Amino acid sequence: MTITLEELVSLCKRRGIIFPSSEIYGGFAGFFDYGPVGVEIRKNLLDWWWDFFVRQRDDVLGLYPAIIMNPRVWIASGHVERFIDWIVECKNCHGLYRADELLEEKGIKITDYSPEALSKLIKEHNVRCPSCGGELSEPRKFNLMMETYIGPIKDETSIAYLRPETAQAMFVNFKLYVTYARNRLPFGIAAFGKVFRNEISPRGFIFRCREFEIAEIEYFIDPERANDCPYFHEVDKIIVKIWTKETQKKGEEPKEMSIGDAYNDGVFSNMWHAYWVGKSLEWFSQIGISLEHLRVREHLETELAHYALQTFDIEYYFPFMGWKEIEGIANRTDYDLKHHMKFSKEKLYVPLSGRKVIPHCIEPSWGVERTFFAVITEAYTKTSDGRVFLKLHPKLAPYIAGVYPLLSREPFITKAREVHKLLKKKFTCYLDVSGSIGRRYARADEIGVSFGITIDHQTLEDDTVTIRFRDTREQIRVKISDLVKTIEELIEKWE
RNA sequence: GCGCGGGUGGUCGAGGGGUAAGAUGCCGGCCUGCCAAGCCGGUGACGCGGGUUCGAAUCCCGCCCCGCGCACCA
Repeated sequence: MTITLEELVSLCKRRGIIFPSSEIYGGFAGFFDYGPVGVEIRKNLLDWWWDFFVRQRDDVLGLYPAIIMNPRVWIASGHVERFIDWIVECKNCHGLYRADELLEEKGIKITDYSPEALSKLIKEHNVRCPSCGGELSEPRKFNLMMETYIGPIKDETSIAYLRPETAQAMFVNFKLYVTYARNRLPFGIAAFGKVFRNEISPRGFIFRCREFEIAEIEYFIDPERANDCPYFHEVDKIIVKIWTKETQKKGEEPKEMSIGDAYNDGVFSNMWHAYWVGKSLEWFSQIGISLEHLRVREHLETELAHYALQTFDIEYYFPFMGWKEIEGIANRTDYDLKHHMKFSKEKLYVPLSGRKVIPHCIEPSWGVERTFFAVITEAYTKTSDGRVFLKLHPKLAPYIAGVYPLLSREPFITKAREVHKLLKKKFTCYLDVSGSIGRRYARADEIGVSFGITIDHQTLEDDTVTIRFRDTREQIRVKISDLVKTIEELIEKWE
């Protein structure tokens, strides 16, 4: 049965997954708090990401960078120029427009982007509101980067920015990481953490937040060996819907093809770019998101970021809002390193034998909330008889096991406590004594608890318990002494 | 940010100038030999601020928040 956004939002709040922040004060648009269940799932998701992309590889190094950096970083990166716009407001209809865009649309050349100059040009050319023809206000500062003040004096010179991405920290620390990676290429840096963007209108539950978590890799390659990826065989057979900019412009549907074929057709900017798209799909598939519900969409020229040569979004099909981006994979070329070389005067290259190489950079960038949202949406299952469960992989589940006395009385409760004590050393689990056994199973199913461990009459006779499977409701009986081992095997063998 | 529609216990949801339904959840008790059973008891709400009025959850104004469309979304 199809899921609605209302059902999911309600479940997330009711069961402590994720909900609007500051609710007793009416909430605060674009900010969310993870509850007791959500905080576990989120941690599992990030741990899995880290394991897959850092620990299981020998070419990606971790970084956990500061949120606030020297403001010059954001000047060098182009974010100050690109993120701070001068906006004019129509005095009649109150529509907001970027001053530079209005002028450029009229073919007016801008040489000075200061507010005074923009204002002068608007008046000289009598530029008016494009929708109602009304008079326009003076340009006002509109900043998509959040600002704060560092030090005791609050003035223009003490402004610092809350990062809108973690990527810059990886470029800024590049020199150190070349050393840590011992002067080789390719290598990558991985980081995750909170980022902040002053979105005009946060919407779609946790889809567009003002504070959110990002997980990114900057993968540095030798531009002379951009089509030499030794791992490509790991991903080239993956088949997915790919929507190139050409097919989008022709109004055609995305084409299902393998990553290998798409690469051979020249879809990707280079082989490493294709590889990282494939590797991302492999991870999504492992965490339980069906490739059927994913597609790879290339950015049109008009939507490319200022640093990007080519970008692919990995989009997930949310039943209640359609295809939406959950990850972007950009080829940032040497844009960032070159800009930081220019602004910092540092030499940012990798010394290879006989060559000083400024690498190009492939950047997979995941929205953690968006991925979390997709995982929950994908896991949400409603049977025809109204039973609801989250079909989460045990590695993502908030709890591996719930422990239940069949009847809410002694001696079952004491026995259940013993089993709980045994399990909680090894797995996330909890004891639930309250309500009928069916009610406790239902409560657990709704938050995706993998297994139900039930203490029944037979337990008291022979020290066996039943393990109930969330998705099928089937049960097997095992000895308490084998319980830990059995659960470990079940997790290990999970498809 | 603009326009439209909304905001009632944790969740869902009736009502709409004078005592705030119902359902569900949750807690306690009884019962219970496996999938939200039953019985008894309990818990808990009109987004915030101002105005009109003898009296406002209800009418008016402002704000906040949510949804939809537009705009925005490196």
